Amino acid sequence: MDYKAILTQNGYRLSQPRKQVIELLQTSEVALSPQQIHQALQQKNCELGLVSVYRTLELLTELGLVSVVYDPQRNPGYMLSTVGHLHHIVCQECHKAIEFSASNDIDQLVQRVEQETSFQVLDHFLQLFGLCPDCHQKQIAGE
Amino acid sequence: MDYKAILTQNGYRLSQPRKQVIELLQTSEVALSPQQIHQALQQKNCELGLVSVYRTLELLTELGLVSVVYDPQRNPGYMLSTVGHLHHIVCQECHKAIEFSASNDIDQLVQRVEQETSFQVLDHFLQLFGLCPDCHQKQIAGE
DNA sequence: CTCTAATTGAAAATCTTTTTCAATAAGGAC
DNA sequence: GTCCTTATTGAAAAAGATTTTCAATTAGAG
Ligand SMILES: [Mn+2]
Ligand SMILES: [Mn+2]
Ligand SMILES: [Zn+2]
Ligand SMILES: [Zn+2]
Repeated sequence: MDYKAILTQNGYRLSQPRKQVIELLQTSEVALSPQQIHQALQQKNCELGLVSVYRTLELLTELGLVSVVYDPQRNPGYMLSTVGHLHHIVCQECHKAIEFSASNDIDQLVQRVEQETSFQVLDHFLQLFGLCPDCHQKQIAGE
Repeated sequence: MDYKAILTQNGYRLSQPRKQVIELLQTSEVALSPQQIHQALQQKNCELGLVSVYRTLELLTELGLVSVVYDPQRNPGYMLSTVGHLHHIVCQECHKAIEFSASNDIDQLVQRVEQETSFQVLDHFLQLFGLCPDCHQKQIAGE
């Protein structure tokens, strides 16, 4: 995903903090909190303020480059997102998250709920929780 | 819903703060934040600490009497819940929220995602957003 | 290379939530 | 109803998270 192009096309500069946050997120299979991102970058000797992490995440979310993914205790974290509207399934053990699409199934549900409730449905939030293949295996092996 | 019975059956007392929070939530069509609950009760001359609001909400959530419902900006709020596993649809204008059930539709989706991702799905979070009948009408009238 | 405006970072301000602990009150026993 | 025990409360402090401010820095256009 060409984040550089997306930033410049929208009139934003590719600053060091932005580059560093994005490159860190590219290596992470789990959603990270602002603090986790800040700490991880400190340890890699990237000097940047926590404030910039917040600002960068806000911008990237706005641009659709980053999605908010909740951990099993419902704490929000941030992950790079591929383009388009997707949902996440999160491992309750290791917090690894991957995307899935659900348009068709959701459309059907939305139509039914609109009839039942008389609400007009415009948006939705869906996330699944469970065990990733690795953690599932470990659980079977352990018991 | 007999919250009094549920509290005592689980060994909890029916204290004034608990009674006041529950009775306030019974009158609200929108999910309220701890601060909103505190302020609303202050104005009704119920003297109780914000700390007790937090503690009460935590307990009631644990007992399943209260659900967390997110507003359109994803700020969490609290609402009384009817028994059983239900989801909420929230009005983007007035934040009014009502419950709906989705078991069948979700089961189907879960099965597909399990096949596609090899994750084992154990839990899910789903919320819809849109316009309640009133706000939908107003929008049509206004334009 | 120069210049300028966007961006950053340190500090302070602002919120939100949790912890502590002495005072209070709910509810069972009598 | 009164007494007693202990769960519960509230004020204050601590801890944590996020936002605001503003002077210093730097990305990128010219
Ligand atoms: Mn969707
Ligand atoms: Mn469900
Ligand atoms: Zn896992
Ligand atoms: Zn509405």
